[in-house]
Amino acid sequence: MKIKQNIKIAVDAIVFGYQENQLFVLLIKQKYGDLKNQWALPGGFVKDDEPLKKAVVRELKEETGVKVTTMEQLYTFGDDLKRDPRLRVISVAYFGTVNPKELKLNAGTDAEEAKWFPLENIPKLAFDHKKIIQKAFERLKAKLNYQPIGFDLLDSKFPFSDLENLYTTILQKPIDRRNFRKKILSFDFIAETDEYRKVGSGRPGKLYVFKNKRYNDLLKQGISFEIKFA
Amino acid sequence: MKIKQNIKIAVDAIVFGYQENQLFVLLIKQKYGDLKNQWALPGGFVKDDEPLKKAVVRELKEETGVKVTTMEQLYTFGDDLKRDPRLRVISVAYFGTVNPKELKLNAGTDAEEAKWFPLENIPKLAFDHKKIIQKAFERLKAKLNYQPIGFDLLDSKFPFSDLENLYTTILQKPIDRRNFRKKILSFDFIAETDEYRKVGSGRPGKLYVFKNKRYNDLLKQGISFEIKFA
DNA sequence: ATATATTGCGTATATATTACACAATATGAA
DNA sequence: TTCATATTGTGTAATATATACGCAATATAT
Repeated sequence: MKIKQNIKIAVDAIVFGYQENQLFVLLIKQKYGDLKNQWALPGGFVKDDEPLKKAVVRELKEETGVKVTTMEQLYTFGDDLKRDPRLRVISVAYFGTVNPKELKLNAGTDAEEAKWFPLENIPKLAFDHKKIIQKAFERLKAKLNYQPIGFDLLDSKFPFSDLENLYTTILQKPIDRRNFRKKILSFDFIAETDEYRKVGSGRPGKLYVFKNKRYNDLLKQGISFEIKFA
Repeated sequence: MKIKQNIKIAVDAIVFGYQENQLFVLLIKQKYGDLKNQWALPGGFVKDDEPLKKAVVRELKEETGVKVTTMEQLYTFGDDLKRDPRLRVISVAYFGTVNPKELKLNAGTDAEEAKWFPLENIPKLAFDHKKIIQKAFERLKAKLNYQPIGFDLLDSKFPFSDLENLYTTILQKPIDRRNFRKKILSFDFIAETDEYRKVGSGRPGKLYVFKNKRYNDLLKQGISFEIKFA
């Protein structure tokens, strides 16, 4: 069976990190080709005998040194025929979240450099990658309404305010602290420890941990967050 | 720039129809090749100079005679290397909804036959198409929670019970009629007419129409349906 | 006329959301 | 050491939303 078709298929990875009240995106600087030295999302062509999911995990590892296995399919970009000016490429984008503290970047042999960029300050990117990041962020934001978040992004022990700041950062609006706390605690996916963390001045905050099982159950079954109290 | 990659890319269409308290899926019987006479989703290979969205619209037209332009990207199936036993094919699935009453099917030259099948009674399908339909139905179900539905599925004038039955059919559980009505009317996306429809016995129902602008606004901005009252 | 099917409709109760402010505990500077 | 400043921790009342629930009205079929 012969099909005449000259389209290539690639995967791209949007990895969000969170640190000090800011969201970051992992980017690489291209090493070869026409686009040398341009910043872009990690990604590359899919191998003939490789599932899409594995392709994106592999590319991430090769180009950034980051090992993330839980990547969610975001969208397939294939309407703009010239999104890659060199040839027709359809890209399946995946996104995921990590705690940058727990990783060290390593551009390896495939990229010139791998670096975290604040979402608010993304450089000029190759292809339609800016649009892809935009879409990924919208999805992340939408997910707050129906899934718990934080496990992959925060330290394993964290003050309550970290979780609160994560939400306000992503939602880009303030939240009533008392109502937020009440709501989160009612979901029962985090638990107090008896440790405290002091950060600069101010009363030290009690540290919390994620309740693993409950958190994962809620990921699957979904929650209804509905934060209107801005 | 030469990339060695031998993967083909296809699109598949899941079109849902609704009639008499049943959801239907549009299928075609293959005309050529190894899979001749097997039922499958409408779809086919993407042309080199064709956006994905156009490819799925074209294939639908060619294989079923149905002209649907609002197709939403569902998911890209590319993890199972042998989903097409003949060669590596990655399929981008799109789904949409139509009112079967307003269409006549026409298999054209590309398919042997095009036919509506009740979702509850899908025949053996080629490839992983059963899985794809399953995923599309889950998405449709999920969408009830955050978008209005019915405009594409129901007659332009419809009794309230049609909308109610559409919801119960998709959600596969009963709904309290009074609370449902209250909720729907509060969204303000349908309006009364002064016409009535009598169907067999029983009191005739007042006919409603969709408020176009409001409906579309709600599609974009989203609603919160949250039907717990089963 | 009577049985049967379907539509149309309101209220009381429970639950969830929202608005809102002050005391407790730490650090840093005078 | 005291005072200013920063941050955490907490409860209640008002309002809005969700839920449970049953009967009369209007048609057809016999």
